[in-house]
Amino acid sequence: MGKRGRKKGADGEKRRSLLLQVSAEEFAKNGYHETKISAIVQKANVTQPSFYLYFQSKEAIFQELVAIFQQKLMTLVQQSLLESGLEKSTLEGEITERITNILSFFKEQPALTKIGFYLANESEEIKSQMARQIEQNLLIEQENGYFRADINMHTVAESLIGIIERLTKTKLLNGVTKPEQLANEIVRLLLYGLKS
Amino acid sequence: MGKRGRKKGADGEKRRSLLLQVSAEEFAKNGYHETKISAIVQKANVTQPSFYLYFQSKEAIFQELVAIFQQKLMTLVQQSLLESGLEKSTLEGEITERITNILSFFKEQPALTKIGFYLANESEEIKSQMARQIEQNLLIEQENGYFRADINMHTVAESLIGIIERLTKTKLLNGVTKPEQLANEIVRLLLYGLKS
Amino acid sequence: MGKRGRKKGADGEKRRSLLLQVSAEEFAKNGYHETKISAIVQKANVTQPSFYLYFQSKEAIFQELVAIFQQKLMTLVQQSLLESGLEKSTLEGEITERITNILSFFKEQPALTKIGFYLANESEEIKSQMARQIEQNLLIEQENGYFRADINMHTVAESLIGIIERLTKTKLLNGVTKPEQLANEIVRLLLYGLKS
Amino acid sequence: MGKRGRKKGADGEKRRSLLLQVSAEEFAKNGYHETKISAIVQKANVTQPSFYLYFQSKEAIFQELVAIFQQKLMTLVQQSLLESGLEKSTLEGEITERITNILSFFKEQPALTKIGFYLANESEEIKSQMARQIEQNLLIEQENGYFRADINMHTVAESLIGIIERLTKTKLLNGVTKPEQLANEIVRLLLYGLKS
DNA sequence: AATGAATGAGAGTTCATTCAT
DNA sequence: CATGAATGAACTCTCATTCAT
Repeated sequence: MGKRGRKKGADGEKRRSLLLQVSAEEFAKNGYHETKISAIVQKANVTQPSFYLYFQSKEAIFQELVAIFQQKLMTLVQQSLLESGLEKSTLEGEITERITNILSFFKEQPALTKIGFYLANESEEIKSQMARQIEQNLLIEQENGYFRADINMHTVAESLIGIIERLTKTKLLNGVTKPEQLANEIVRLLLYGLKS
Repeated sequence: MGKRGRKKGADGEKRRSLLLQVSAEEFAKNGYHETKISAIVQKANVTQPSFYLYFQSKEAIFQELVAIFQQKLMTLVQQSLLESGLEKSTLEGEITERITNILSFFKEQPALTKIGFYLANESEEIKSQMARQIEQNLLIEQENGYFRADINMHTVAESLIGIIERLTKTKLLNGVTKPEQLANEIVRLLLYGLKS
Repeated sequence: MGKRGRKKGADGEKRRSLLLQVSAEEFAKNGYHETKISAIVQKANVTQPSFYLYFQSKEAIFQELVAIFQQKLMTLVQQSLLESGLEKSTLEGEITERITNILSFFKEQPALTKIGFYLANESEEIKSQMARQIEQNLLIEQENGYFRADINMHTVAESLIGIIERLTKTKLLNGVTKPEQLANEIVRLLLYGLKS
Repeated sequence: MGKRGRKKGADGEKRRSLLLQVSAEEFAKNGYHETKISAIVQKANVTQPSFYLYFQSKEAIFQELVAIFQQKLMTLVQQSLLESGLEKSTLEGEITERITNILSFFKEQPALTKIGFYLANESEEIKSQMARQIEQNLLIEQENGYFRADINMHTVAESLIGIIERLTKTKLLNGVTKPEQLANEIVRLLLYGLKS
């Protein structure tokens, strides 16, 4: 096989993931419609027909990115929640740690996060799914008496998502605040409230 | 004058606002790019060149909708915040009322809200602006001793926006919860926290 | 007849000629296609349907302007040429005067000139017509022995048109040179040539 | 490879230059605004998007044609003028030759000439540029005593352009007169004048 | 496998011209 | 007669996608 020959597996995979990465960045920066296939392939140094060798369509590659995000996020959330020992005397610390995990993931994957959490049509569903899982956990701990009984845990879960959503955009992704610090602030606010 | 007769002067204004309304709905439903002028004019029973009689471009009508939302929202927020007498013993009641106002506005203007709060590029700026105003008020009440001193009011303001943003989508606009009820839940959570 | 009534003849004529004037300026400044009816009526403070009361179409008003120019120019040229006494000992002076007349007309009617001499499809025909007339006169004077016999008078006539055409644009209409002065230079060049 | 087969690399260039040529003809025949992209591509047997593969816009291809004309003309004029030895006893012959060159170029490139010399907004600038160069040369020869001292060379240069401009349209491009013959007439007229 | 080149399908926009009042 | 409002008919341009080699 001469120099010009391309090995199938290796090179193909490399190209594929390069395209995924580049397109993630472009979608994150410009949104779905404002991102042109021509721009993606140019940045990836690939021809346009090559793109279609790896992905069926623009829609398809976008969906794949969304799926990757969703997958990783769900795994993370589930792990985070399921390992819940509840043993620790410091409930606050535990919760903070879990949120830190999630925020850290967002910070490490800013492009994917923008796509899956903000841009995609499925973002709503993803957040709802996440909210549901959080709600489950909150309910358990509510039953255990850790939380007030007169409070709607669905609202709390959705509120937490809202807070995370907003602070991720305004304080995390732009580097203003670190995951831990942010998690801390969130948890303290939600646990103890504002009232002096 | 039969059905087909057209009244004179006011007709233009009527059509203009009809187009505004229809396009608000379409943009809200499908987003900017997926909304075609052809669809708007069809729904409004108007020919395509007529559209350009009233608006310079697709971008222009969208921006006008954003501006209307921003305008109304800011007016509402400012009124709501500036009238702050703080006299009432029931701080909680006051805050709840203000948030109710905002949520009611969202509920009455679901299309505008989707556009200005979620779809527009300026949404971020609009929310930031709103957050800044809320922060101002929170700081005053913090100085007055109503709120804990060890809490970052910028984070609180942004969190409140996040909560509103999320619950508006998941509970308000789809009619699941009423403004007052929602405001109540939000305020109670933020004031007293989860901790039992 | 109340204040709002419009007398037919007087006002109508005024409007018509206002439209002619304004459109002449616009056509001269921007060319045919870049001139919009909407711009003309705006400048003339007239509504668009009113325009069509006085002129059948955009093409029609343009043609009318061309016709006016052609008419005036032809009259001028004919007068100029026909009165030719040839008596005067100063042939040069005579010719200079005639050309001055034409250039003066151009200078007084810059907009019409641009339209009829440069912009219109008929410009070619107009110039040819003018050239033909000039040629006639040149031939007579050639026969009379005033001009060299070995020269093609058709070429001379067209050359004169070319010179006038160009110098009108580059020196006359922008005010760089006065009609008389320009006519002088032209005549001296054409009569005596460059050769020292 | 049958008739329908497409060769590889060079094909693009071929199409590009075909489009250039066809559009030159169309622009020359109908002017800028009356020339539709749809007509160009039809004549070139190409789809409309293909056009945009090679040119950014209608304006762009037109400008490219203008630039080509300007480029070629300037090269020609400069070469023509710079080689000026002035040695030849026959100044007349030299000048005639130069003008013949230019007219020959016009005759060989009638479409480009119409575009660059008559249609483009830049035509004025192109002619002025050409006039300036001619003026330079005339001035030198005037200083050398070949030409009368009491004559404004700027006017002469512009007049020459005017003559060329006009005779090119009326005698050259329509095949009535050959470049050499025309140059001859022009030079004789300009050198020796009409006066018998 | 890879690519230069091509295109179907459609979008937004413009403007001369004309109703309907 | 005047006018606010409307529109038919085009036109330029874009882009995801796919041939043909």
